[in-house]
Amino acid sequence: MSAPEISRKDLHEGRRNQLIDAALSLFAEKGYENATIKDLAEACGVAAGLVYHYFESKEDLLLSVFERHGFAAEMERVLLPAFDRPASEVLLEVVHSYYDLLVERESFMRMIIRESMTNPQLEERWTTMCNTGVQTLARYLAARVAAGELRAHDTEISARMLTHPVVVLRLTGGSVAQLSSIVDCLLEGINKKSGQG
Amino acid sequence: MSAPEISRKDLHEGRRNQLIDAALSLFAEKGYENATIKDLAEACGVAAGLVYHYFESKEDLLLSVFERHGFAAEMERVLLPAFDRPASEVLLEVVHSYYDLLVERESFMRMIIRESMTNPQLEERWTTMCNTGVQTLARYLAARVAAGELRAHDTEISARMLTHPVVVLRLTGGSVAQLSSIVDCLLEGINKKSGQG
Amino acid sequence: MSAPEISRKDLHEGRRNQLIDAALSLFAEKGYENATIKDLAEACGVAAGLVYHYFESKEDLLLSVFERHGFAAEMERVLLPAFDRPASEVLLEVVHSYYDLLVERESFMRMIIRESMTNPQLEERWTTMCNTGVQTLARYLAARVAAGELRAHDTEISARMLTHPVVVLRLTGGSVAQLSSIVDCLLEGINKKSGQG
Amino acid sequence: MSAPEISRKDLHEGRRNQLIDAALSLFAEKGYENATIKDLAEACGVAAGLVYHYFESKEDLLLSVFERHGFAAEMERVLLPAFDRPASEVLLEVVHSYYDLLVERESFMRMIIRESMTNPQLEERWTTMCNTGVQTLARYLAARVAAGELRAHDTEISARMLTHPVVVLRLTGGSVAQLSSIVDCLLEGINKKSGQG
DNA sequence: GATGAATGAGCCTTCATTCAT
DNA sequence: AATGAATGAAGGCTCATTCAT
Repeated sequence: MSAPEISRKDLHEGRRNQLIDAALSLFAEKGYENATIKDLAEACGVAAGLVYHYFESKEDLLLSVFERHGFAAEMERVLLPAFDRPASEVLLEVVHSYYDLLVERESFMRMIIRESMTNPQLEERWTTMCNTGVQTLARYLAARVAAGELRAHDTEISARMLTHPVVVLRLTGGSVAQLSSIVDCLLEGINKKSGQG
Repeated sequence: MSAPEISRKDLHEGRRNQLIDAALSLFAEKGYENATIKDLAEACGVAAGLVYHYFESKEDLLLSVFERHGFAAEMERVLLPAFDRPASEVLLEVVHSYYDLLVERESFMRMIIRESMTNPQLEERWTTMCNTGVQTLARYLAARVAAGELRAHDTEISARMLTHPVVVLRLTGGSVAQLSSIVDCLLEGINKKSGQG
Repeated sequence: MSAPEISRKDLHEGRRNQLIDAALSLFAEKGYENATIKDLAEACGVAAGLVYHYFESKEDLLLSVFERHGFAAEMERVLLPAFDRPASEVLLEVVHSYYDLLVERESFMRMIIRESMTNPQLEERWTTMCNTGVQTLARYLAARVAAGELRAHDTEISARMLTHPVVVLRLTGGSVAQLSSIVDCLLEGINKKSGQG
Repeated sequence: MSAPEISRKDLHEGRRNQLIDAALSLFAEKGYENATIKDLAEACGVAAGLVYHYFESKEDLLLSVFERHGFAAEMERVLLPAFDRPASEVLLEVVHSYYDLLVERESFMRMIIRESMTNPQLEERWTTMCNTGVQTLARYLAARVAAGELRAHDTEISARMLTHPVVVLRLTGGSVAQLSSIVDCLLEGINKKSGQG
């Protein structure tokens, strides 16, 4: 019985990922500029110089964090329900899943928001990610309009009204309990004449 | 008749404000850590040492920027219409004014968002500012519920659904044209059965 | 009686020159790459950071050394005697003055030779300096040919034969006593038939 | 008949020499301090660590370059013609061969000149090499004096006047065409009265 | 008030060298 | 022999901050 084979490449990837993950934590917590390479090395129990075997520069490390922790795909998955399921049933699920995703990816969220304020490349990345999410959900809503469930309207906007409050809620410490009200407001509106309960 | 008197104190205030305003620009553009005191001094055409005649430290300068450029008051003004005016008439105005305010205060917005990701004190400030705004608008909406115009609902959430998409729209390059759809969606909802002519 | 006035600009220049001079010493002794900014600062009794108030970078410092210690002008002065003085009388003086100049500027010589092996810009500078010197002396020799003192010949080459051995003599530890033989050989040649005792 | 045997020792020598030759190139081009072991390894297509199987340290590598590429012997061969051949016939050959040798060994020349400015041991090596060359040629010239071809004079100096301008010519981009003038000047002198038809 | 020289801590990065595999 | 991960000591450079003038 031989020991489980771990290839050199795997070891390399392993350490590299360890560094990236630790970098994400540090960058989110202290900010990119305030997190030092020494911090990172210590967090990983290695010498500072080693970081430069894996990344060309601190900025390259930052980009690698984005490469590894970007979650555009997960976001699209979460925001695109089956077209034949009714919105009344599905939207609450979507909003909750979205919220949970943001909780899970909080470090990344905080990091990208911070850096996108300053770095035009990252700003575009973040904008694209947001807009892609919005348009994904809008596509589903449009399908529900076509299916005759929802009235004709600007579905991109309704997608924004579902997703953006969730993001800000997360960042400004609002409670999860409010998520269902969001869906309700959006579906039913707040005008009395259109009311039903 | 003597020349208009400019007191020593006014001169002091003038220069101080000049420094603060330049600091806001720099902090918003490059980020607090990447903006140097020398940058600031150059932007104002003075020597670096002079900054320390007006502020105890760079951090003190940052706080002074918040002191001078915080716009909680303007936000409350914008988000609190007269209770007796109908939402159907007022909300579009509110959303537009809010959007315009964000445009006018863009530098400050970007700065506080960035710094609040990292600095707990500023995070609380930013959270409070957001929540105060939300609650101000919620108070108006509650008044309209009481007035019988709107149906009973969680007005804090509807306030979020009006304001948060506006913020994110601003930051991710959405167009102003979409503002009216926001109000419409919120008032009428998107359900077909709740009909809207 | 007031104290002697020393302007701020003079103080600046003074310190700047002190740094440049110390840098020349260090660069000549240890080589540019082996001389550290800390070395330099210590040699001048200041903090390392101060160097960067006077020079943008270590390379800028190197260039400043060249600016200040280049001696093309002195070299031309030394190598250009009055056209009407006979070579037989003047060349030994020239060679000695040239040798003395090289002794006085030894640090600079060693530095530029070393750096020109590696840095194309400096190589050109050094080449130009050499060639200018050669051509200056060649011009004088040509005047002596025209004056009928010397035979018609390639005066650039004879200028090289006077100056280059002096340089190498300096660098490889030859003795000053040999300088007069150089002049003699050049004037008289070494062929017996042209000999004169 | 077995295939040609290549001993382990030969393989070792082969790789060692490959490393040394690549090191010479790098040291000449970028300078010892600016050439990294990694540069060297890459140039040879091996891992950085391997260099230390062949050399104890970077300095040992430098010394090995001198061991392998020193050309004192070639220089002596080039600078020592048969004593019975007349200088008038031989010197131009010598100067050309010497020039060609310097062209062939340019990398080494540039390297040793550079390093000798800084490293006393190498300086001595370089000085010795120069002086040995000078004395070798001087010995031949002395033989020609004894043979009655040349007048009695300081032959070390005339050897310098033949060799040093050639070196500097090489380094400062002079043309080969000037070599014959050197010999002519030295043989005949430049004084008109010593006439030469 | 205003200047700018001076400090000193600390950061990113490089690199010769070692060593387990 | 060969690899490349890992180390650790510097080195160049930046910058908030102080202080004499």
